[in-house]
Amino acid sequence: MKPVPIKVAIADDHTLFCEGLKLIINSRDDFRLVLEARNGQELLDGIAELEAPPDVLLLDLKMPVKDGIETTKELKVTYPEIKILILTMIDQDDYIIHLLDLGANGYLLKNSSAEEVQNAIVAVAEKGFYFSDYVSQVMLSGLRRKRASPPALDAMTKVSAREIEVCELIATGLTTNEIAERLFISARTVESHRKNLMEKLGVKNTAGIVYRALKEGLLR
Amino acid sequence: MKPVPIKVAIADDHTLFCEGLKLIINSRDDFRLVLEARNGQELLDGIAELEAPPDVLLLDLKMPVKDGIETTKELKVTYPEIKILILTMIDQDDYIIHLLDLGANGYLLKNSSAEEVQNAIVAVAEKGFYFSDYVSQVMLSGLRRKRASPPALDAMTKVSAREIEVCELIATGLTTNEIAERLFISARTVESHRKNLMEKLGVKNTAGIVYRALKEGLLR
DNA sequence: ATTTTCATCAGGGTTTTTACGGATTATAGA
DNA sequence: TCTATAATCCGTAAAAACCCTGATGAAAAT
Repeated sequence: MKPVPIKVAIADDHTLFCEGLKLIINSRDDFRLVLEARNGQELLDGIAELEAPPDVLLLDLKMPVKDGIETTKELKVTYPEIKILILTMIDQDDYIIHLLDLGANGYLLKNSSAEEVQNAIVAVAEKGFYFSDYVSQVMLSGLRRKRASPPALDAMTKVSAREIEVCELIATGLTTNEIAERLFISARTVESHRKNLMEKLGVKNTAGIVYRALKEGLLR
Repeated sequence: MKPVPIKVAIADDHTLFCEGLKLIINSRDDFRLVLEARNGQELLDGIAELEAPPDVLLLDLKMPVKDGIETTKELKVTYPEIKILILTMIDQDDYIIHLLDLGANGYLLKNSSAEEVQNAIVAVAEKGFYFSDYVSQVMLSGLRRKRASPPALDAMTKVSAREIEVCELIATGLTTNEIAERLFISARTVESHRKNLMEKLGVKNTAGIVYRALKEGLLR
């Protein structure tokens, strides 16, 4: 049940940690370590020299020369098929969503158990993604944070349906007159709605309305 | 190892499906079904009559009278401690992120196995959240979709750093003169940047810039 | 029954944005 | 080196947005 081993690459400047990873990987004969780099640049160069690119890459977030974010961006262009598992400390929550956005396939805490690392590698290689419980939780709370802010609820409840309608058209880039025509109302009325929107959203111009509305989830 | 059973409530108008769920729940003695409703309103009324609210709620997304979204919103206000597992069909991807946003604790596909349902109930009761592989995948692709759109890359690559800087300030609601002061450049220059932004983002006014920029991920 | 909110409209005035059509420097890429 | 692009700047005039004030009927809430 191990015809083709999973080719794994590591990029981490933290030597001790790297050694640990190597042990974990070498302890299984369905994994094969094909590359080890101390920064993003070294990694990119290394991959270019391999006959076949790795299947899974364990990528440290903080590295000198070229960090995990930059490396992910570039790798996903040249080698989109490589699955990227980001290695991170607990205190780097903010990056998670951003990085998944960039094309990372999973997130792994640096204090994960050997077993969890192995599971993650297999999952990412086979299913194309891996989320630890912790990461799921962060994603969830990250999503919630956006709307949990006090102004959100206020705005949601106080802004009328008609105002949201106008708001949508404003965001689309229509001018007052165009909106008026489309809604069969006078331009004055549209101006009133806009004025009220500015008040309710606590901003002072149209750009602010659009920004706020999107932030508060009033618009999608 | 079963001192306190998990109190489960169901809200689903699909009778047959409901029966199946009941079987699954009753088959384990660490679960107890405390309420069964055919729509959101019936559920809310039912919960009010219970001595103690349920721990976990299996909530159908599509229901008459009051759907899953409305119900989730209201429940999270009055009973924030109830863990909500949304039941859904495969083709309702779009709601997932939106609902998690509203406070749902997990997502369950209606064609899940009995085992998966049980796992989900336990996970949600104990850890406060549950993501099936499928849902994780949707969340991931949902996140990616935002930046994967063709204009995104174009915009990202073509819009200069300075322009993004100006763009941020525009979104904040600053006027041209205020931006000029802040960046120590002439108002005319700011106008030029704005003009270029409009061109590059393919919009015709400031509101459009903000909308586009947020959509394309140029701004956060 | 009364109050509040919504959606509608308006006058009159100021400020900002937008459209049009340039120009100069500096720098990075082919 | 030549070229393209970024970043800076300007004039004029029209269009749109913004500010302040005030009004009306309908619907919803109290």
